[in-house]
Amino acid sequence: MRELAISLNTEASEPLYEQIYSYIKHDIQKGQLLPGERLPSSRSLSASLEVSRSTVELAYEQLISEGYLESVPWKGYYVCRIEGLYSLDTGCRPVRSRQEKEQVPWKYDLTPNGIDLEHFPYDVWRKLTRNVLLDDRKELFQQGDPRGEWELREAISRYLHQARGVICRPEQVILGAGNDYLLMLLAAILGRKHLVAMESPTYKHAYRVFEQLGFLLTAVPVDSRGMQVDMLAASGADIAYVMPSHQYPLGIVMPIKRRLELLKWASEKQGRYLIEDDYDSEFRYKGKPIPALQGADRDDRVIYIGTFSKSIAPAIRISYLVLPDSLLAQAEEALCRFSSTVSRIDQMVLNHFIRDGYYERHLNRMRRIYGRKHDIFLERLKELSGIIKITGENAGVHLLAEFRNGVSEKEAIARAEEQKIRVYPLSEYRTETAEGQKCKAAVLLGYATLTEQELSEAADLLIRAWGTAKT
Amino acid sequence: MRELAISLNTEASEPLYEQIYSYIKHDIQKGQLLPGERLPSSRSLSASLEVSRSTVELAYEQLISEGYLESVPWKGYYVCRIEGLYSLDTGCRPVRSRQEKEQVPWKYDLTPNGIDLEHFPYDVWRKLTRNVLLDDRKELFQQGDPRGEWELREAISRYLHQARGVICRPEQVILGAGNDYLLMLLAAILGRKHLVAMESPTYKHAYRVFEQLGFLLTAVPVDSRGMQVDMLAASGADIAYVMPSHQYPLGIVMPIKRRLELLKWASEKQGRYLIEDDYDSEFRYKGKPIPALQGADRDDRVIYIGTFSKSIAPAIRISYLVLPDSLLAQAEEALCRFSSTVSRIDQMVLNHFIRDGYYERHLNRMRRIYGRKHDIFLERLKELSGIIKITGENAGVHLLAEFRNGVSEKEAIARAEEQKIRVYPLSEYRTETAEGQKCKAAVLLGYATLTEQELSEAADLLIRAWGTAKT
DNA sequence: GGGTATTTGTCCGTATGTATG
DNA sequence: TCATACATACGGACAAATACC
Repeated sequence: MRELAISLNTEASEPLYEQIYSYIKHDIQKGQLLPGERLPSSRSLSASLEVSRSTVELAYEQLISEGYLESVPWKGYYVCRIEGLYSLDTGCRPVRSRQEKEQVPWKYDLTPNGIDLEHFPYDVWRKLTRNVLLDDRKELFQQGDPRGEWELREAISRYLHQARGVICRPEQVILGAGNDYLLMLLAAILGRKHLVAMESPTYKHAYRVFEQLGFLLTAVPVDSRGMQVDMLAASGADIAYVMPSHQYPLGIVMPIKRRLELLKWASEKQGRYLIEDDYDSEFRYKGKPIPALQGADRDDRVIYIGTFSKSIAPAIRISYLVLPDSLLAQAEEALCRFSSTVSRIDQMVLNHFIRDGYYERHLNRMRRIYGRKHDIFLERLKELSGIIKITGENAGVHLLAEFRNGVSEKEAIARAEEQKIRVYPLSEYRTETAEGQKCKAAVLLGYATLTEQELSEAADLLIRAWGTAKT
Repeated sequence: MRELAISLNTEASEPLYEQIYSYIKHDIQKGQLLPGERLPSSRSLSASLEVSRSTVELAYEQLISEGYLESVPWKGYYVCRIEGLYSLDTGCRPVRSRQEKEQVPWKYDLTPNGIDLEHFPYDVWRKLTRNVLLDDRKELFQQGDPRGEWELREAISRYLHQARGVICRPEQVILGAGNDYLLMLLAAILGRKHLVAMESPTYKHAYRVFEQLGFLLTAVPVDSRGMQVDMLAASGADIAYVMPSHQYPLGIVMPIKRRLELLKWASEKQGRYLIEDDYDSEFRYKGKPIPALQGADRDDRVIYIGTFSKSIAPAIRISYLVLPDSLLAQAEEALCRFSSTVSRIDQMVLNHFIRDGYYERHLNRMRRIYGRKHDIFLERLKELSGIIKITGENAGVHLLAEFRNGVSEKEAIARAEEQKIRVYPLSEYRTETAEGQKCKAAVLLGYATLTEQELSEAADLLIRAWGTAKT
């Protein structure tokens, strides 16, 4: 029994029962009340509208006689199924189909953003969810710490230390629903009066969010080792957003020397900060694991951002910020104005997921799986070695294919599309302020979502698309 | 087996094994590696560090001889339990206890923000969660619509229409993790260059969030019918944030006439908007249900905000925004820069919770429960009728007790504290810009979290605290 | 799983105001 | 002016069905 919010006018000449009648009739005609739906009982509606029951009954009676309602004794009044109304209903549908626009029938979509969800330990997650819901119950549904559950932040700080060399205490960890939200928090913590330097090309999404948040932005070109620190210094920026462990989209792993230069830049002047986005550091195939920039920071200048969206699932919207001590006080003040955005249930489930060792096992497993996909894909693409140059292959879940035969990015994508393969243009990741720069013809090839079999086939199709000389 | 992110310096004079050794020792001393924890096997660590196994073994050997590690043959290396270290560990604890500050042993806490979680249908929620995790699986863990799941938005729009008279289509509904986040989105949609008028007193939290987001703010006094529209017009504001169905903290229900005045104000000039916060409209004990302001809006001037934090549980961080059509285009543009912040699992569970009728049943049940608590509390407090005047008792889950015997707010709270009852000062809700205004001596009494028995006792204690003449 | 309190549509008696003759 | 009929609105009683404990 739903409550109907009808506003009655006792003084109007129109009788009360008729006002009720026409309101409900209108709703049924507009599809707001669906066939089969139950109406409030005459008692409850009369109580909530503060009218007599017979008034409501009169209205219902009328609707029954007109075929809109039917009454089921001892059960309630229900909306009838009326044929003529269905056309009205379907008239509303097209709005929804906006979601399913541009239906190119891709055979394989090499998106660099997807992840492998085939091998997610669904059963474990369900089991943990069940346990969490059984054990904590009432406490779990109460408001929690705005920075996130202490236990989870502790688990994350320990994990970050051991896997990424991040040096932090749980107090420095702040959880949020996704990177976007954390960047908003950062805007609140740092204030908006900053010039933020971003790598060019960079993670466009973060760029847009910064823009939206009112930051001033500047693009600093990257060379083969990452952001060029001299140009960063020249830009006048006081905050630099970098992805040292696996630059997106280029896949550059920043060597130690450049990292130290960055840290030096940050320390040189009061108020400078580095934002280290460590978005897919979990996956790495070659070379030593380079610990996070944050771990080498001696002057409290690095703000570390990580996420579980890549390593677990995009729908688990839990990201984390590790703040330097120098920002903790400001964060405290800014945060008391916000409540935690992360589902507490998800937090607790994730907490157990990490603590019980499932996260490590999952990571190890995914490393193996992505590693195999990586190897297979790379191996098959070797056939194109004269035509494309693969870079960024040491980590992450995508490759960068640069064309050395003069084929333009646009043509490369068109040729792939002919084979029903979707690849992603590098040019998309250029930032607006760096529009003038030259941009090499290259595409991104994500291999996370496809199976090994599919990757092999996708590679074949790419060879067919790009293997011939320039048309 | 965790991965250790040790950064080795092959060129340094310090031998490799010693670098490994001191890193791990450091970790154990700092409590980052806990007693009993297993270290990576010598094989895996040597592989990931790209050093020889004997180098790792040498480091482990050293640690074993110093008592930090123990080796369990054919199983692994484990961190030893060392007595001296516990003191270090506990030395870190006090930081955490910050959460449990100001430990006044309250007997009853009449917080106006709490809700009754005793009667939440945990089993239903668990069952639905289980079904959702079983049915949707892979799809559920993928990234969803940034505005929220279509099905849930559809269910919400239908509910809002029927229960609150809100006129909207699912496209207008945007889900977000809590009101704070939605207000941030609004800032992105509307831009920050606005003067926002808030009721005085108002919901302080929202005030702070607006402030943080960079809005200019002004306070408009309320009379017994809500925000005074003439003063609003005089303030020069172009956005007004109002709570017509149950003003917080005063509990005023805005009569239709005032609502129409507000709508008229909004329509008078291009670019004006009303933000209607309908935070606890679900609970109402007297008088007709007045439909939401939004339903009476003919000029697309009302932005409606609602939440499930009050009606279901604070931990279910799902709130919703209903945007007028005039803002949809701007929202589309702003939103594409953000991802949804709401756990997709929670969204699906809530969707089923609403669709299967559990939400209505729960609301009906809570209405009954709160209604009984409301009646009992009010009845018992009648003994104080000469001393305090109760207002705001027609809706919501808190009352406002105004002192008519000259007792100051401060003293009233102190006297309640003597009886170990926590009540909340009305003065807390005044906004900064309205500091000069006179503020009546009054306190907020929330009755949601206490049982009927407890409420009766709490009322007794309040009578003891306030029943005597002014000391 | 079973008993009870609550809720349900239905039926009916009543009151008030208005129109009709 | 009075009687009658009708429209509108209110609330109590009944038995079946359901929800809750």
